[in-house]
Amino acid sequence: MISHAEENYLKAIFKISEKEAKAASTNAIAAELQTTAASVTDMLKRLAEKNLIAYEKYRGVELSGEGNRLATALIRKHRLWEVFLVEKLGFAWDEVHDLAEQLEHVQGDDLVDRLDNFLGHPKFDPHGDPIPDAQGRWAFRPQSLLATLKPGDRGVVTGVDDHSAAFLQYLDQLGLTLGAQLELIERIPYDQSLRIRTQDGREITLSEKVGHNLFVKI
Amino acid sequence: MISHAEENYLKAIFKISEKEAKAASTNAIAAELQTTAASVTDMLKRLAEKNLIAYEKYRGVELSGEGNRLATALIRKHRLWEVFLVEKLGFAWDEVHDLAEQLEHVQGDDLVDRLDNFLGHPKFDPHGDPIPDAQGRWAFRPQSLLATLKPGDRGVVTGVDDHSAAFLQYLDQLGLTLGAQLELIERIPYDQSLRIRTQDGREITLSEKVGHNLFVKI
DNA sequence: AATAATTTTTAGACTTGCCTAAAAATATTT
DNA sequence: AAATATTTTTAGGCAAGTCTAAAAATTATT
Ligand SMILES: [Mn+2]
Ligand SMILES: [Mn+2]
Ligand SMILES: [Mn+2]
Ligand SMILES: [Mn+2]
Repeated sequence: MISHAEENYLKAIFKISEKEAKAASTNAIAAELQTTAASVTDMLKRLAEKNLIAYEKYRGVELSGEGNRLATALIRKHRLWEVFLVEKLGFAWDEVHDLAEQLEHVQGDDLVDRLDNFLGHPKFDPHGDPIPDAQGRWAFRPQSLLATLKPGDRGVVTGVDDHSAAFLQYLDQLGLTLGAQLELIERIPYDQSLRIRTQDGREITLSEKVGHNLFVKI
Repeated sequence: MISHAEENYLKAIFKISEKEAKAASTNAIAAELQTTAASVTDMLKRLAEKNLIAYEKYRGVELSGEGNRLATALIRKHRLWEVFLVEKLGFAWDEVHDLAEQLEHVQGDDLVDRLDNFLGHPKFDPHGDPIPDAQGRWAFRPQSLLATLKPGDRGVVTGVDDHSAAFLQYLDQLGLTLGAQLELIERIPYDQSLRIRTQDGREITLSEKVGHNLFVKI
């Protein structure tokens, strides 16, 4: 059996490895889980003992095959519950993460697969993140950071890199939710601000920071 | 804050008090939660400290106002999730209890009320048990144990007292699910067995035990 | 290469929740 | 009322998971 805490560590290691493409460090894991390096070391020993990670002292960790399988299943559950909360219960996309963080730990034979079926096998969650299927396969969808567009390029909002409520609410306010169309008018040389035109013809200026946290499909 | 374990104790005390109408004993709580009397005593001290129960050594416990409120909210969550699992995900009524046992602990502002709304404000769960509303008010529906009917009485199945999978599956097999109509033909004097006629004209003999675990509305 | 800075691990302690065995209190029987 | 049986509490201990402070290892700088 695997505890909630262990599951959370596996997911954290998965996410770090996804970005960094090298062994996850103790400090990175501590930051991701908002805990201390000492607690992380304790847990890494336990996870290594269970063969869920490959752990070398001072060298960071990588998930084992089984660890990877478990982390993927957890992410699948998390994202499916987020879809449920938004599509069926009417929550906003900035309200669902903490609830999904709890729901992902519910254990049950075909609960996830039945949920998946009920939701119509969604491929992406409310933040545009891909949902692995029952076999752990990931959907792929080409997308670029808004910051990489060139003036004149048109795109559709497909996801976010920053998942904070503050950012998501700001996007709501701007009308830049998933599926929103936009066109890059120009990039201001002084501070890399981005002037864009929205579907309904409004012109908006976005900071460089926004440009680096918003994904669009060209 | 209140832990999962504490919530489970409050619910257990509520259920015992509901049946017995007097202070719940340490042993009764231990039996309900399948734990030891010593563990129960430990927890009762903690709950008393938090003013969730009135606890007198050797005299059993009763829920405080706040304890009652929390236990009611927990039962509401448990039963609403059971409705979701059966109505929306297509689980059988004998498969949902353990899942609801986990889902009831998910904490979130209006999660329960949104779920309630999504489900259309059901008043009873898949086992016929009443679901308290957001204010903690219980629906009442008059019903009698099948064993109390007299020959010639007709009734509709409205609930079960025994919630075990074995009993629920047996009822499925007999076609005696919620809403099924039946008529008591006779009670066998020798062993109090009950001969009944179902909607579709079948004659079935049920043990005294079944008669004491099946609720019907006359 | 030596020193300084940073990262990681160890040591020791705390909380929650559980357990078994023994002692104390209460209830039942004789 | 005394003896016996049952229930409940206490005592002591264990595992998971967390923390702070200190030690050890690694990395960066001079
Ligand atoms: Mn999330
Ligand atoms: Mn998400
Ligand atoms: Mn149940
Ligand atoms: Mn139920």
